[in-house]
Amino acid sequence: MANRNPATLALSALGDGTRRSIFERLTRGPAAVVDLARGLPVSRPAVSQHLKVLKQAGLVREVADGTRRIYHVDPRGVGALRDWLDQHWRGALAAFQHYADDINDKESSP
Amino acid sequence: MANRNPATLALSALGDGTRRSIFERLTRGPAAVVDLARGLPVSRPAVSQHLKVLKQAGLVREVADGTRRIYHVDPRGVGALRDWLDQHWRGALAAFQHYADDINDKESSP
DNA sequence: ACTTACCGTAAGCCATGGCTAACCGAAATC
DNA sequence: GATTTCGGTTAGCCATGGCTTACGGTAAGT
Repeated sequence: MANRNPATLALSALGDGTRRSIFERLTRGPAAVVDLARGLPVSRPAVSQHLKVLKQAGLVREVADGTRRIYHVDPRGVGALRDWLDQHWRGALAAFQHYADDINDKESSP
Repeated sequence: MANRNPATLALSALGDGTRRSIFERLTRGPAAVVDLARGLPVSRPAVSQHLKVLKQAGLVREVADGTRRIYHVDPRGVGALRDWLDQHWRGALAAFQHYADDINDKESSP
C-alpha cells in the first residue's frame, strides 16, 4: 500500500499536523532541531523522529554544523508534490467540466 | 492541533493511502460508491467513511442519482491545497536560496 | 407490496504510529 | 580531560483511526 513514489511519500508525511508545523517553519528558513522543538508542544526526540520521516519523504535535508544539525527544505521534494497536485488539478478540472456538462444535459433535455 | 483551514483539512485527508486512491480515481471522472469500492481492497462502508472525510475536507462532493450517490472532485478544495503548496513552494525556494548563499559564504571566507 | 440495489451509520476490534523517558555518541568549550 | 550542548535511537505506553460486521433507510424494478 505504501508506494515509494515521491509525491505519495510527501503526502503521507504532511498528513500529520506536527510535521506540517515543522515543514512550514522550515519554509521560512533553516533551523536546528533544538530551535524547532522550542515553539512546539512536543519533546525534542519527537521532532527528531518527525524530521526523519520528512527526510525520507524528500521534503527536508540537513547539514552538520558542529553538534548542531541545520535542517532546511528540499525544493526537489516540494517540486514532486507540486507536480502531483498539478497533474490531478488538471484532471479535476476536466472531470468537473464533464460533470457540469452532464448536469446541463439532464436539466435541459426533458 | 487540528486546524480548520481548508488546506490543513485537505492534507490530513490525503495523508491516508486509501483516500488518495479514491481521490485519484475521482480526478479521472465521477463515480458511485459501489464503483469505487470495486477495485479497492476495502469494503464499501470503509469507502463511505473515507468519502465523508474527503467531503469534510472540501475535496469531493456528491450528487444523488436514484439510490446512487455520484461523487466528483471539488475543484475549490483542490485549489485551496494548490494555494497552500504554491505559498510554501515560494518560501522553500527563498529559504533554499538563503541557505545556498550561506554555504557559499562559509566556503569562500576562510 | 415485495424484492433488489445502493448507501450511510453505529459498534467494536485491532494495528498503526505519535509521544515520552532514558540512553549513548559526538563535537565544542572550559 | 571534564563538562556541556546537541541530537539520533530504543523501548514501551497509549490514543488515534482505519476496518469489518451488522443494521436501517430510501429509491427503483417487477
